[in-house]
Amino acid sequence: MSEINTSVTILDVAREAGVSYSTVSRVLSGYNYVKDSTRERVLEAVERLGYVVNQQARSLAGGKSGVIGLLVPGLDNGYIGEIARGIDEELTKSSYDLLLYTTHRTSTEASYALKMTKGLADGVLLVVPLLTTGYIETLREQNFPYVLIDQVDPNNRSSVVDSLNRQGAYEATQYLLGLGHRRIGFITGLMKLRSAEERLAGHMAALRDAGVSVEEDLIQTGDFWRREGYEAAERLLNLHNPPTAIFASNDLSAFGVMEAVRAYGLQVPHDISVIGFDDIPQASLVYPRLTTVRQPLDEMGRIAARLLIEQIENPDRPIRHVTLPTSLVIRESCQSPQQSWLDLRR
Amino acid sequence: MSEINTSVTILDVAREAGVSYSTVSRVLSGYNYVKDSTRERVLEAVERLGYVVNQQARSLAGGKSGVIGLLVPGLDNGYIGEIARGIDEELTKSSYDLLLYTTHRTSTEASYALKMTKGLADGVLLVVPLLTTGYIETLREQNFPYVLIDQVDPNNRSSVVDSLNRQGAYEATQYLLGLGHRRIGFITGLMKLRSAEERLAGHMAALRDAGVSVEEDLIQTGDFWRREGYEAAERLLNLHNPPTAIFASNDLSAFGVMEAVRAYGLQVPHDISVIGFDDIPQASLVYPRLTTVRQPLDEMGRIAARLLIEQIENPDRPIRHVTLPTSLVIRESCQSPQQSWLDLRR
DNA sequence: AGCAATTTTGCAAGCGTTTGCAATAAAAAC
DNA sequence: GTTTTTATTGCAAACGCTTGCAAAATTGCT
Repeated sequence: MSEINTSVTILDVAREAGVSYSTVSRVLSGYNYVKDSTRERVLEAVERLGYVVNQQARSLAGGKSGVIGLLVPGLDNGYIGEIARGIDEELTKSSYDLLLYTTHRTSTEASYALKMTKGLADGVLLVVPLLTTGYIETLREQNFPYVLIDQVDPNNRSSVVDSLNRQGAYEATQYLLGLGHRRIGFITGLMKLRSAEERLAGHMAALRDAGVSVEEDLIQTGDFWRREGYEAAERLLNLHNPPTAIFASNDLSAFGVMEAVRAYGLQVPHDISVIGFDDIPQASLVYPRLTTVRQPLDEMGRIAARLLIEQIENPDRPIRHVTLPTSLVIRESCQSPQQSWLDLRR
Repeated sequence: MSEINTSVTILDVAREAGVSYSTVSRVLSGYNYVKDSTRERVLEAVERLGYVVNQQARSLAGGKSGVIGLLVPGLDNGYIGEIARGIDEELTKSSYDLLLYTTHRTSTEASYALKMTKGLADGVLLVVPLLTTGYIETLREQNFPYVLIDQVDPNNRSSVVDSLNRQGAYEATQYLLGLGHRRIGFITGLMKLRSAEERLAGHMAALRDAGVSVEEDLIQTGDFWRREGYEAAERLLNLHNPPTAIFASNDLSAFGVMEAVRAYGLQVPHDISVIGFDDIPQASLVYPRLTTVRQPLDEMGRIAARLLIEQIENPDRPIRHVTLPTSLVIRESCQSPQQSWLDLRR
């Protein structure tokens, strides 16, 4: 690193070390059949010249780019951030670089797939809630390594990392029931996503198993965003007979719920208990701190990255489906139902 | 996109269209001297074959990769997320891709610089609080396009996008003074960063201009992280004569402050007012919602990206320094000092 | 010392583009 | 109808590296 060099190539190093350029290449890519003394000489030359490999050329010639693509819907979401953090941590260990794509970029998601398969990345990690199936198909047909995160392949032919959504929701509802709640409002996620479906299913199952009848009004449609969480909560609060607890399908919408509750002059958890799903970092930041179902998002990212790398380095590895457990994180946003504010209101 | 092709190259397209491969290349890179009818024929062939350009090859040959590097300290921080979002939005428009590097990866930051200059990226955006100067120097010496975000070049020879830290802090303190506070605790940021310095300076200036004497105990050292915020707040609360308001150098530490205040059985803002800096998304999520100095983080990212692209496309553009205004966002975490809880305690 | 086996090295042929230069075709000017 | 000028196209040479193949050097055995 002593020189200001615009372009030291492998040839320069070869000359400096007095060997052929292919030998340099072999030293650099960790080939075994190189005499130790030669290797040393080359390494010294590399150091002296401040040589740095040109990735583009390397991947053009070698077919590997050392880059992994990450396709996400956007960055405005603690959820994605956590997953990305896990991925990044894992990639660091393996010295892969991370190429970030956000799908809001264009509507033609499929074009990304192609672009990535064309040399830019060696594999791709998909956190794309609104994944079109065709997209996955393209990837699979081209036999391009990829792993889905928190998203299922309808055909079950992809490697996937997700978590026990259904069970997590089941436990959350069970917890509320255990506190004595009987009228529990539920705000769904974006129902075209499997995770949203499963959370709803878990909730319903818990009610059913507890012999609590399901009231249709108590299930409100949301979309995993805060705003809808707010509005769905309003609808619940406006009910003739409002719930004593609200279970939002993710933390973000739970925040919206808390806001709505507050806007109605009520207190969490005193008047209404609120529970979320995900446990994004903000969950412990809000006040009262949110009780929620923890998905190990960073861990999911880490595992997905690991799976992908394995698949890249060993192409005929069979696909895998890893499902991580969720866990209930009890904080301060839930308590047993008090004398109803509704009663006071009367 | 009709074919399942593992490797349609420009040659295949050329054959299909009945032209030479260089003509195809020219059509694809938007060269002007191509007959319309030819262009059309080529485009059709591209479509028919599902051809996608190979970026690696393109950049090897053409020297441009269409990728911009983003170097950040980590992802665990709403602050970075906002900046990244702005950058991403801007890059989308220009069809650049984003390569993400986190510095926690290795301690040898400088090696990234080199790696990026070697073909992987056309330019780099740096949000690296702990920037070593040598790093910047390397980039500049190689004449590699880069822009610093919220970080100054001690030598003033880099393009920079930052915000009016000093003034923002000045206004925040002024606001607290205006509410009637006289004993204001201040928690610094990581003092080796310019922004931390400037915020402190702004605070002091406001006090001085208002004729309020500065008490050394009221200035506590922090590091921009929540934990230190908590601990610094504890130190302030333990003072013989505690402050009635606390100004934390960023939102994250303000959250720590709020937590500490609560741990002491006190209420924000009733017993103690808290004000932050940054206005990260979480600021409006906490309760009470945090009054803070807004830095237009996404806008900073956007502008930095724009500056960088301009520099890439026009290398001898002079460096620029853009400083964005901050603004006070008044929410609910501050109010006039009440009868002191201290008094009650006596 | 002689020969086979094994380790090291070098050469050359790509990898899929871009681009300068030269050739050809078309249009304009004389 | 020529000669210029301008618009189109093609060829070939990079870009910096990896890797198969073969030659050279070294080592181990007999």
